Amino acid sequence: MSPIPSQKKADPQPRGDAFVRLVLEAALLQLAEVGFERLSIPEIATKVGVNKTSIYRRWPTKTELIQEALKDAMGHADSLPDTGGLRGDLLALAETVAAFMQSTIGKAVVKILLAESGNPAVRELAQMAYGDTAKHGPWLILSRAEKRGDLKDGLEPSLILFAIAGAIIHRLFIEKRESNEEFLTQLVDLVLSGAVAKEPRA
Amino acid sequence: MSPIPSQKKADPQPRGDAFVRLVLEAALLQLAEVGFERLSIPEIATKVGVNKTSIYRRWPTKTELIQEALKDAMGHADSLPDTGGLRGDLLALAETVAAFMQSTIGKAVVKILLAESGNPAVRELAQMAYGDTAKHGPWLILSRAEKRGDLKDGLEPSLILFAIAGAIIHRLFIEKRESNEEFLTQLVDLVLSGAVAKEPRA
DNA sequence: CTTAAATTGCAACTTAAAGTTGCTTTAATG
DNA sequence: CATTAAAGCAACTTTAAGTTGCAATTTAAG
Repeated sequence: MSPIPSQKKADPQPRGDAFVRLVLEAALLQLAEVGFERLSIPEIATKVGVNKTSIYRRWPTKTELIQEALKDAMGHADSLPDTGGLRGDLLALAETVAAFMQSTIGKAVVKILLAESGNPAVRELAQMAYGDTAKHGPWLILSRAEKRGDLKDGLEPSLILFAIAGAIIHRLFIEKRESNEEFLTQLVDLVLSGAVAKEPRA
Repeated sequence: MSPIPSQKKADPQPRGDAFVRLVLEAALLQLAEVGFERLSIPEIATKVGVNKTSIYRRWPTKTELIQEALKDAMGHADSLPDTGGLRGDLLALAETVAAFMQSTIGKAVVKILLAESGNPAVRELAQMAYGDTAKHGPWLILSRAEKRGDLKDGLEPSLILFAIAGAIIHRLFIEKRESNEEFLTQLVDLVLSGAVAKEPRA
């Protein structure tokens, strides 16, 4: 009897860059789904179809893995278009913010910011990523509007951002609904011209 | 040799109701601080100065403990005052919402709603608690305003709540700042009469 | 005051998941 | 095809959660 050794070839596993990309992607997804606390390296390994030791050797801790995943994912923010008018600008702003919140990295980042009392290093990174697309762009728009004199005197521009971003977050993370065009339009119009039926006489 | 057994009396431990109250309080606090995921029964036991087995025997699972802690803590919402005008009503609304978000149960509830992909039973309870003070009251105010014709035609009243509650959440959970009177006033005025410098001619 | 029942404490245990290590196997490179 | 770096694999350690049996203490009842 020829004792053919069962040379079962293991599936060719991704190496180098491919490996890294796969793991980082999966990590970010996991982060967006379950948050930092619940995120488990062995679990990511299983999902990617990779051995956990391979992950541990590249990233000794969860924190380092997440840091790289975040850095890797944050593309630099597109600059928002100057639509000429405040309403158009605010719509662009709202759309950008909503798109960010609904993206994988956005959800991941917001979950870290919202829930984590934990790791300062991770939190800092999340703040950077958040600021990158959900603040810098918006603030450009708002300071532009302020300079044009489009905003009411004494109105803190950041308040506009808070109200818009806040409503989007409320809808997405509390009500668990995504923002559609109609919602964003109504929201912008509310913030823009208010809720009251008639303007009080000037 | 008289082998006097070391009859060291243990500190008298709280029993019955006192015990329950202590544990539920600590559980809610922990929940508000670190969220459901990180919450650990052994840790709570240590904080209260009680043995973990005593907790496990009353509440077999974390879920059951949290459920009772939430039920125990949710006092029924005070009905909001009818201040006569929309601005006063909205201010009262904003203050109620902010106070809730900043309370222990409020933080606990919001963290569950925001972060938990997890336990449906817990999530449901949190939604109840949230609705109780952060929705029913507000909706009364808003439907009142709508009936009075104070709101713009076609304006979805819930949008006002989303914008106000959203901004408060954004400030508290992302910027990590509490809301003060000035912030709430400006916020209400923004939502009420808009951001634009001058009204477009009607 | 004495006794019985219930409650808590305590220590030792089991379980489950994370993380580590030594060694083998596979893939890339020249 | 030979050398080397990277990944796989299995067995192990560690840590925290959750369990159990039993002793000690409180409470209530006669």
